[in-house]
Order: sequence, then C-alpha cells, then structure tokens
Amino acid sequence: MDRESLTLLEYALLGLLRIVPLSGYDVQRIFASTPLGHFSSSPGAIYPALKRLEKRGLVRFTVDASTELRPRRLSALAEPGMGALDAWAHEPVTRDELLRDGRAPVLRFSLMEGFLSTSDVIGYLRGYGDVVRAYLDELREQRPLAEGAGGLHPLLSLEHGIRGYEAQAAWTDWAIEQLQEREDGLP
Amino acid sequence: MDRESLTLLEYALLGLLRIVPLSGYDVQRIFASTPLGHFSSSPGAIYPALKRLEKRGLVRFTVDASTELRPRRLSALAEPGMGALDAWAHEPVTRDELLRDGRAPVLRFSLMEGFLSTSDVIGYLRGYGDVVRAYLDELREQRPLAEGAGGLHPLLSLEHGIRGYEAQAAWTDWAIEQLQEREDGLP
DNA sequence: TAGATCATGTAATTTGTTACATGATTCG
DNA sequence: CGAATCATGTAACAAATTACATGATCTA
Repeated sequence: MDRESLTLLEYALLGLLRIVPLSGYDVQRIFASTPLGHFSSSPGAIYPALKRLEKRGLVRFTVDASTELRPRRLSALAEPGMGALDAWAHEPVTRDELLRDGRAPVLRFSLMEGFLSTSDVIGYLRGYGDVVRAYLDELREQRPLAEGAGGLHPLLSLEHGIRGYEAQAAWTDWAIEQLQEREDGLP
Repeated sequence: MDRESLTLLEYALLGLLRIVPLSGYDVQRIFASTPLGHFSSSPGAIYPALKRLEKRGLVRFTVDASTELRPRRLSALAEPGMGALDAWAHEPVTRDELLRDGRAPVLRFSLMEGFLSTSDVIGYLRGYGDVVRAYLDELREQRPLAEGAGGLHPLLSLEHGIRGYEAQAAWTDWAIEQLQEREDGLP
C-alpha cells in the first residue's frame, strides 16, 4: 500500500504514457510488437497495473469522447508520475538490481532521456559498466571451481554468462562514445 | 494444483539435488555464492518450493540423524524428480521462453547433462541459436522504426538488446564446437 | 557473554498468469 | 453473415518478497 518504488512494468507504462496517452489495448499491442515484448501483454497484467498507477495519482484516466459507443479509456501521465519517472532515472545500477532483473538497467536508460544531463547519463552508464565488470570478476573467479567440479555443461554455461555480461560492458562503453559524439556535434 | 510444468526455481532445485542431497540452508548459500545467484536466496522462496516438490513426490525429505539437537532436513531427488528433469531436458527453446525468461534456456542446458546424447545436446543448442537469430532479425527490423521515432536512448537500448542476443548466438556456436571437440577426443 | 552464523520456517502482501466473460465493429 | 479484431475487464490461483519469529551453536 505504501510501497515506495514501482514494479518494472509500472515504470515501463509510465515511460510509454509520457510520450502519448494510451489505452490498455494500445499497450497490449505495443508489448506484443516491440522490443518491450518481454513484458506480458496479457490484459490481466496491464489493466490492474494501470489502475494501481491511477490510484496513486501517477496517471489520469480520460474517456475518449470521439467514440461514444465503444469507449476507450485513455491513460495519461500526471505530474506525480513524471516525478516518479524522474526519481527513478536518478537511481544508479546496483549489483543486486543486475542479478534480480537484468533488464531494469537498460529500461531505465531508455526512459531517462530528458531527465538527466548528458554528463549524468554518461555517469549512469559508467556506473552500469562498473557494476557489470565487477560481477564479471566474480564470474571469472568461479571458473576454476566450475572446472574442478566436473561436468562440462556448467562450465559452458558459466561462459555463457561471462560472454553476455562482456557484451553489456562493451555496450556501455560504446553508448558513452555515441553520447559524446552527439554532444560534440552540437557546438 | 495440477500444474504440469515446474517453475524455474523448482527445476534449479531439482538440478542441485540431483548432485547431492541438500538442506534448505545449503541451497540458500549456493544461491548466494554461485552464478545461480539470480535466484532469490530468501527462505520464503526456497522452503515453500522444496515443500511443493516433496508434495509432488519429486523430492524426498530425510532428517540428518548425526545432529540430533539441531536437525537438518535434507532433500534428496526422488525418481519422479529425475523423470521431471529428464522430460524438461528434452524441451526445445521457443521464442516465447526466450522472451519470457531469457535465463531458462541456459539453465536447462546446464542441467541436461547426462539426459541427452551429445548429438541431441547439439540439436538443442542449434535450436536455441536458431531461435535467437530469428529474434535478432525481429530486433534488426525495429531499427528503422526506432530511428524514425526520435530519441537517442531507445535506439541505443535496441542495440543493447541486439548485442546481447548476438553474444548468445555466438555462444551456441562455440558451445557446439566444444562439444564436438570433446566427442572427437574420445575414439 | 555477546554477536555472528547455522537452521528452520510462517504470515501478509503484492504481483503476475491463466482463463473466462462480454460486446461492438470491421472485413471478407 | 460469420470470423477476426477491437476493447474492456474480472476471478481464481500460484508464486515471490518482505518481514518476522525462533532457537541452537560457534567464536572472539
């Protein structure tokens, strides 16, 4: 009831509604047809989540009057919702978050545009990269243990994890470059 | 109640108990100190999950008699549990599974050792790679859309996803090579 | 002897999943 | 005119998180 932070799904919804008001059905289609597809597009997840956001005052409902017979209930971001997004955008990546839900750091990056200065965004990405590299060290320490334990598959699986996080670390470096280039392009 | 398939956590538990019987506390420490760390090590998740597995007959409880005053309830894999693992090991990766929980395909690979022939394991990895590459195509198709929509962050986030899945696809190829080398080494 | 760690678990709450229910509208 | 899609939701259930509760044993 007094839960301070929101679920990933709720943040994703706020991020979408920041662009344009949407109906629950709109959201379903977006989740079913874009890279946000790892969110469930089932109405049983979306409608209750929108209702929760409305109850908290982060979102406002309006009925689309243009179609009287088949009303669409549009959800629009309210100012407190903007504030919640802004606050979330300022949270750094932690090891815990990386392990608990690895998709949160990128989702936050995706939605933070406009809330942070370029240098703060770069700071966020640096922190993200640092957390990933620290966890990579942990995983690499596991290599001798996994070799000793016998069994080829656990060893290969460990390499799967290492390669995945290496790709994430490399992406943070690349993204920082992209942001700096974009910055330099504007005198 | 009649849920046919198990949760990821339950499969992970079966996989651990296949090696050696463990107490709930043992499991907590393993989750807290190995690459399985993305599973919650909270007792509120582990003890109920073990109880569910026992109720289904997949796991058997035994009390460690060596420490009477502080009894440890060990869980051991029962034959139906072995059967459940075996059945799971034979399931191919689907797009849906990849999006719903990206960690399932590797967990299954990690636990399938011994249940499948080398050629079937290679078949599994090929299928996994195919699903990843198919989803990569979907993501790459999103690039023009994301460019047109304005906003740098969503575009960079899309690349994050692409790089992550590229790493997974490359890993499946590499793992297949590893398995073939291992196979050729034994005449 | 006080605090950390071992070791077990439960209770309340929240969230998500699956399945169902309803009805309008559009398209072939 | 029938099927697909638009559009909204609810109800039952399963699962996880957080917090709490309890007590033994080891260690500084």
